[in-house]
Amino acid sequence: MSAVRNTKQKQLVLSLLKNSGRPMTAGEIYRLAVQQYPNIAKSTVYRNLENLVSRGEVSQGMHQNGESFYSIADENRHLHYMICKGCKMMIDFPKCPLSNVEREIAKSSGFYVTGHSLQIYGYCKNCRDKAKI
Amino acid sequence: MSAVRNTKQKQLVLSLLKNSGRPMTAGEIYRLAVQQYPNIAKSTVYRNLENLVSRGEVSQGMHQNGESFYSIADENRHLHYMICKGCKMMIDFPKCPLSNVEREIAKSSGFYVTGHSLQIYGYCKNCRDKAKI
DNA sequence: ACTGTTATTGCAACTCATTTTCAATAAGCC
DNA sequence: GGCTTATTGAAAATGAGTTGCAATAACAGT
Ligand SMILES: [Mn+2]
Ligand SMILES: [Mn+2]
Ligand SMILES: [Zn+2]
Ligand SMILES: [Zn+2]
Repeated sequence: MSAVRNTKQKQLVLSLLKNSGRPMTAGEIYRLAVQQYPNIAKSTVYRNLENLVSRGEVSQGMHQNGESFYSIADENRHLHYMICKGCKMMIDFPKCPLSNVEREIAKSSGFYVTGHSLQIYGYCKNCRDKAKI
Repeated sequence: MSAVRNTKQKQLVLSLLKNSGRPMTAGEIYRLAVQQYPNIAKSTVYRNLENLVSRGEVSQGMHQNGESFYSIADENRHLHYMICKGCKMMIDFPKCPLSNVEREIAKSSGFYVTGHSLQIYGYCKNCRDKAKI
């Protein structure tokens, strides 16, 4: 029962994500991966990301256009992002304002909460200065 | 300058959304629309939804798979949903816990907040009973 | 009601992220 | 090294959403 194999491709995907200090889409990861491992297939990148997400090593979010983004999961704090509509920069928003809220909901509605998705949109300081927003 | 025309198709999309007490995807709306107006085009549904969203009559959210859902906008309160992973039911979550949070962020980071996206996932009471979750 | 302008439509083709299929490959246990 | 099979590469398929364009119909002006 040799369940999981530690392939070059899996290591690469994980290391790209570790070295990039920011969340990346599967497409971005693939483009970087090809530079170091020219025959890697797009599907391989997707499969490994899916895998890493399901075992909790990587966390997944979604852009407004439906495209997923991925980042290394931090065990002892889950993050959300503020996303600038100008430059697309994603700024960590480390304190989750929903921990208590979830508990209240569970209590009052009988709904069993497993997780949530939250992102905040707007314009970063930089873009506001440039575009006078 | 006869900017906007009030077409049958637009009325239909809007009325389907009004009569359904729940958010629907473009696909669901299209399938219902065809029953009453057999030649309506999928693109027409999409175009009208886009239009209604941009003028604030309809609000738009996104499922975990990237598919958009739409519902009639309520002017004086914006809603979020708790979404059951079992039966896909979407339960209104009327009080937004982020109004204050947004202000704090703006103040502390210089980020100009234009909006946010929030949904809570889990299992409704019904599904918990059935599946013993 | 008739006419002309043009916003909107229907349809088909397209885009693009993601998934699937399947034969070929390579991890990792012996 | 040899065997088993998880994983891969390549290509095709999927599916939501978009786009180009000629035909249509809303509606303002008459
Ligand atoms: Mn959170
Ligand atoms: Mn809110
Ligand atoms: Zn910015
Ligand atoms: Zn349910």
